[in-house]
Amino acid sequence: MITDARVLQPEFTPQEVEHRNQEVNVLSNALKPIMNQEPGETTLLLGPSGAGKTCIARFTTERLRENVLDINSQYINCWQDYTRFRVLYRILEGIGQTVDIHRRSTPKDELLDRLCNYDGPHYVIILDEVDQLEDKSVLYDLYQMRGLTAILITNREEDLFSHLDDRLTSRFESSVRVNFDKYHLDELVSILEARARWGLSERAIGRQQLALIADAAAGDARIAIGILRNAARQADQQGTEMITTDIVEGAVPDGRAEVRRKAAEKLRKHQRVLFEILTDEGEMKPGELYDEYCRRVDDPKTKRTVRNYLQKMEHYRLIIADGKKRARTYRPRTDLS
DNA sequence: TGTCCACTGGAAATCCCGGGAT
DNA sequence: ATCCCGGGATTTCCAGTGGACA
Repeated sequence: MITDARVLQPEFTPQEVEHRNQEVNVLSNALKPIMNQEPGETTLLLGPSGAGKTCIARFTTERLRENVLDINSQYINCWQDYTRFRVLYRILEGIGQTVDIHRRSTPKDELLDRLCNYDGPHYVIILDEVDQLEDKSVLYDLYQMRGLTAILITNREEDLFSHLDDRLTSRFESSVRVNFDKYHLDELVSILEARARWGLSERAIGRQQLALIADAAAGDARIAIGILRNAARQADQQGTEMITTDIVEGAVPDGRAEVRRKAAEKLRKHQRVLFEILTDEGEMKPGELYDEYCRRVDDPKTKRTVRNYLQKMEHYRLIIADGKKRARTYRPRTDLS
């Protein structure tokens, strides 16, 4: 059934992309100066999750590499590397300069010094989920580095700019923007078709079943591919050669639950307790939530810390915060699209 | 309309931990 | 073994805000 599991993985970057020619062209043009040894333009990729932003950033960078003899590139997900230190570290890692870095011997400004003195081949970095950075000052650092072009990815422009100071905001105002929309149903179907062709045995799944997956994914390619992956896995386990409608229907909730489970796995004990309370109780006011939290753990954190946790969980799309100030309530997220 | 105050979120202080230095 | 340092996590402090209610 599954002939090549890689193409069903979320991080797989295909050789050809579909339905995103316009976006690829804009990004390619922004990077074009690199072909003449000049810095490319800073680019912002905006749009909902699963719209192909990460994929197109990687694809275009890869294509640039094929056209330019010598270029370095690095992909950094700010969800995982959310501090200034870690981002700088990753950037150095991309040019193999981290061997002798230790906290004691190399204060973080030395990381920056080293990057500023970098004079190797042109360097393209992709900062994914850049709104998740806790210390946005690293973006300012990027501007001080020569021979470096940044591609920034975020869901909504406001998420990024609301926490930037004026100095940074004005720098970004001139950057190139590329807006991504959700995929249409037929676009998703053809994306799935391609993945099925590359990764599954022939006639493993019919067009009708692919359409069913595309419909359930509601424009999100990541979810669509996740459902396909789950369906193929289940068919494998059952020993059948065809992914039937029944199997797809069984795989839909799993495909969605997987996204949620992955996020929930990242939660630590106290955050998990908060999440469980909201799952048990439904919508709650902040005060009630905190009281219940104190009852369930023996070493409660302060209210302020709990607010930070809740904020983070909202970013993870695990919970929803409604209302402002006094009228705020928290509830678990159930739709997950 | 005005006052009250539960709540938010920024900033700064402080705690805590790991790892090099002595 | 102990000290010291930097960085992340947490706490402390507090100004600001907008519903609730008279």
